[in-house]
This record gives sequence, C-alpha cells and structure tokens, in this order.
Amino acid sequence: MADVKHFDPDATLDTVVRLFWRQGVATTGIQDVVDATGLNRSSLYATFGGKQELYRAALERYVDSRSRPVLDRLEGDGRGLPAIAEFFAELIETRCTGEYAQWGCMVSNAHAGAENGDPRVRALLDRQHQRLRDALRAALASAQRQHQLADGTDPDAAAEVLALLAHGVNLRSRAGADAQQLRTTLAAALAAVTGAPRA
Amino acid sequence: MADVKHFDPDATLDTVVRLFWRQGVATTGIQDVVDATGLNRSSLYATFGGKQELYRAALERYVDSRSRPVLDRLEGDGRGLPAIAEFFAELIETRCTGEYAQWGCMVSNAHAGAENGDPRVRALLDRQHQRLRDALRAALASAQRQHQLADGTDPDAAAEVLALLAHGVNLRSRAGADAQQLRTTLAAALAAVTGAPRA
DNA sequence: CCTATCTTGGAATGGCCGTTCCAAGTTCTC
DNA sequence: GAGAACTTGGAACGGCCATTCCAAGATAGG
Repeated sequence: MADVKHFDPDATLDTVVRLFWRQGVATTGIQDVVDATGLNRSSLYATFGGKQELYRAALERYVDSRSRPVLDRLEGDGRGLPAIAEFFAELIETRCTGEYAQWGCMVSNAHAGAENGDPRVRALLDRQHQRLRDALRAALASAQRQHQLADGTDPDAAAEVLALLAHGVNLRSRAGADAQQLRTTLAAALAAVTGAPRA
Repeated sequence: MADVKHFDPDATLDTVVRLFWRQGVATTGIQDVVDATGLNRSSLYATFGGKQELYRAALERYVDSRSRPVLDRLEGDGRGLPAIAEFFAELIETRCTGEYAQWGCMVSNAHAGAENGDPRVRALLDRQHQRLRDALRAALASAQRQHQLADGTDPDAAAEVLALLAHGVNLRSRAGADAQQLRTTLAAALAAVTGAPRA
C-alpha cells in the first residue's frame, strides 16, 4: 500500500550509532535522537520500537560494520604472524584516530556500562568477545603450523595474552599512549609472546 | 554548636561507593541512594552536596581505599620481578572474586562511561592511570638493576605492555577467562616480556 | 477520484529526575 | 532552661524522561 518512509532507515541508524557510541545509552535521550536525526518521535518508534531496541540495533550495526569485518579477516588469513601483526597495526590505526580516539570502542564502553543490564545486549557483547579470542587462536594456530613460533610456545596461551592486549588497546583513556608508542609497545609484546629472537 | 550528624558519613560513603560502582552514575538515582543508605535527601545534600559531588567523593574513596594502596605497595617494593608477580597475583585474585567479578573495576567503568564528562572526574581517572604506569616502571627499573631482565629488554617498554595487560584484567566481561586461566595467561605474559628462559 | 493503509507532525501522558524549601526536632552554649 | 545553630523528615518544585495518541498528510490500488 503506502508503506513508503520519508527517510532512509540505514542512514538514520548510522547517525544513531554515533550518538550512542559517544554518549552511551543512559545519558542519551530520545530527544537527542530526534534532534540528531531530524526525525519525528512517531517515525522512530514505528520503525525501531523503543529506546532499548534502538540501542540494540545501533550496537549490532556497529559490530557488523566495524568490529566483525576486522576479526573475520584475521580469522580467515592463514599467514600466521604477519596476519596478526597486520591486525594489531590496523587496530591501533583505527583506535588512535577519529571517533575512536575520543569515544573509545562502543563495545568496550557497553561492556563497562549499564547497557549491560539488557541480557540481549550482553549476549551480543559476549559473542563479540568470543570472536576476538577465536580469531586470535586461529591465527596463532596457523603461525605454529608454519613454524613461526619459538619452540615451547603454547599458541592458545599466547592468544589469550594477545586478546587481553587487544582489549587494552580498546580502552578509552585520554592519558593513554599515543599511536607511535602503542605501536612499539605492541610490537614488543607480540615479539615476546611469540618468542621472536631477542636483541 | 550542634553540628552532630545522626549518621556516620564514612559508612554512608561506603554504601554509596557500592551503588555507583555497580550501576554507574547515570543509572543511579538519588532515590536509590536514599533507599540504600536509609538517609534523608536533606542530609545527603547537606553533607555531600549534589549528585555529581557525591559520585566524585565515592570514586575518590574507591581509589584511595582499593586501587592506590596496591599501586603504592608495588611502587615501594624494590624486589623487582617478585613484586610484579605478586602485584598481578593480587590483581587477579581480587578481580575474580566478590564485587569485582560482577561489577568490574569502578575506575575502568568510569573511564568507559559518561561519568567522564566531568573534568574533575576525568582528572582523577587520568591520575590513577598514570599511577599504574609509574608503579610498573619503577618495579621494572628495580628488576633491571638487579639483573632480573634478559639482556636487551627495555624496562619501560615492558612496563607499557604490563600496564596494558593490567587494564585488560580490569575489564568487566562475563565471557572472560576464569581466575586459573588468567593466572597462567599472565604468568606467560610476564615471562615473555621480561625475557625469562623458555621451555 | 475514492478509499484503505501507512507515515508523519506535534501535543499530551504519567512518572521519575535532581534539587530546594521549611517546619519540626535535636544538640550544644551560656 | 532559654535560645542559637544545626540536622532531619517529608512534601513540593519545575523539568525532562520514554512512550502513546490522534489528527493530518501522503501513497497506493481499484
């Protein structure tokens, strides 16, 4: 019939992502969403449901468009250490520029905040958490198969360490190291846990 | 005169700490504080000021009573690696039990959340962030002075890696590793970055 | 063109927010 | 024990919260 919206839901969701990303769910009002998107309350509720559902949709979109692709690429890359190095390089690059530098990672923020209360949100966060570990495990298994790890290095243990480090990079902290220091720091860490030859 | 309160402000603040710790500042109402402490609004406002000041006082108390002592001990411990190992052991022990296991670290939560908006809160967080790095740097410098580091290991770089790892441990994440796995993970990481002999 | 169906604008809803105010109660000084 | 200084209880405040409702507008089928 006449189910033609006067706006693009996808573009709107992108705007909403940025809003929740920056401010979290608790400190963002529907009025903020209305102002940012230029939409009417009715259209918002008719299209997305309530505030919590809107947040969930935004978080899902963030993950699908920004977090998961990087992990999928890591997991599918069979080169071993070069893949891991590239992953961390890209991680640092993105995390130190643009919105990430100011707002941190939306997933990490959500994990630390109250958005956590919603079980469906928590499930989404846990899933993403697990994806990171799986991708690193797979990459380190590849590395071992290609004899890139020092003898006696446990790839799974190394993956856990790297997962912890990746989470550290995701943290929003103004006093944090700049990109260059982060690069050398992580390069050192990567070399250490994989058993690269020492100077 | 007659400035005798009918309650213990310190005990009250402890209750408030737990409240803000668990829920963050945005999702905690003054009514929640009233209910949890049993106090009246008037007494709260007369004693602590508004909500934001109450949160700041609670965060400060959390840092002073829970975070800083551990770091001070690390910084003052001249033993080098044993001090660092003990620090991480204690970190894991506390982070995997009690309120920490469910609520994460209040400082990390604050860093990720909107409490961040208040410049005075952010200053407090940054100070604590810096304390961790300083303490680790001092401990690793001690380690190097006592020739506990492998040749070619840069103590400052190692400190940065360990700081990143410590932050990772602080994260609140249900899907995270259990205490035992965290212990072996961090033991491996510590050995790797300090250059312990390999298996 | 008429009508059924959906979207849109914008006001209205009840409830909770942080904060304030004031009368009543309590404690100390003189 | 009179009175000043302060705390306490509890109601009251305006404002913003998420959500709902309904009339007006737009779009399609027949």
